[in-house]
Amino acid sequence: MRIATFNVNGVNGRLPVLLRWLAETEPDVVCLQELKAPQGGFPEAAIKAAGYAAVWHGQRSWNGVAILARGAEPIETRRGLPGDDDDIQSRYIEAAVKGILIGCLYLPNGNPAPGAKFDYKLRWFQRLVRHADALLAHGVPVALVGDFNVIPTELDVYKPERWLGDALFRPEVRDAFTRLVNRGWTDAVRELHPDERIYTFWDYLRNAWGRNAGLRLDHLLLSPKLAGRLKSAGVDAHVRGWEKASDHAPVWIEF
DNA sequence: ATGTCACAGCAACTGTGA
Repeated sequence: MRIATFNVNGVNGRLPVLLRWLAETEPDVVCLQELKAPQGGFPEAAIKAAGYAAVWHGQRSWNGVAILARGAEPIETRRGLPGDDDDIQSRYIEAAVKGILIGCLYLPNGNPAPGAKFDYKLRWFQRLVRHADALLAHGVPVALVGDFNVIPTELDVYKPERWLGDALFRPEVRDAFTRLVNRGWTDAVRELHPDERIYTFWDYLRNAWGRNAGLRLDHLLLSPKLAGRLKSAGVDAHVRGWEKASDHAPVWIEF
């Protein structure tokens, strides 16, 4: 069983990249972020033809999240985080797939910081922590998966000093991530590779991919039951080198 | 600041967010 997450940066603009990667790696469950497509603009037919059923929460221009399952129908359990009825951004969708509850999230970027966008990020994070607590309380196997827009530690960034003031790396955000994980979650990739420099994102600017100037932003957090079944984890970094690539690479775990 | 990408609105290019 393989679960993957991929910030596609435009599900229609990147459709050839997405389909090529799906055919190559055949993950069982896929969480997508940054669809950048309205609800009616999701390429459902092409994804179905690739063997995947999907639930998604679209939004025009920005955001948008989806959960894909190979040979199974994801049963949607929630769209949108609780705690703010005025938040209309499509950043969270949740579904049950093959006995696992999957929360697919796209945490706000938060730049520029400080400012209104950073405040929104911190509020969204607090809502996520509360909801994550509720999920753990159910006692079922849960994975919280997606683009957290958080560089957790200095090991997750090519040049830490350059990112100190950035909304991806500011102390408040790193603390929030650590607090979330410490409530009972396992950062799957870091658990299996405690000392490795691992990146999942390379900026389009300044030849970041060519210089391997990367960040680790995409994470898979596992509830205790699921963490005990973890066998392997990695990043499909080569996908970042393809034509018309997203600025993120897919990240995956295996049970 | 740098300088790359997708998408919206609109029909060439600028604005926005990342």
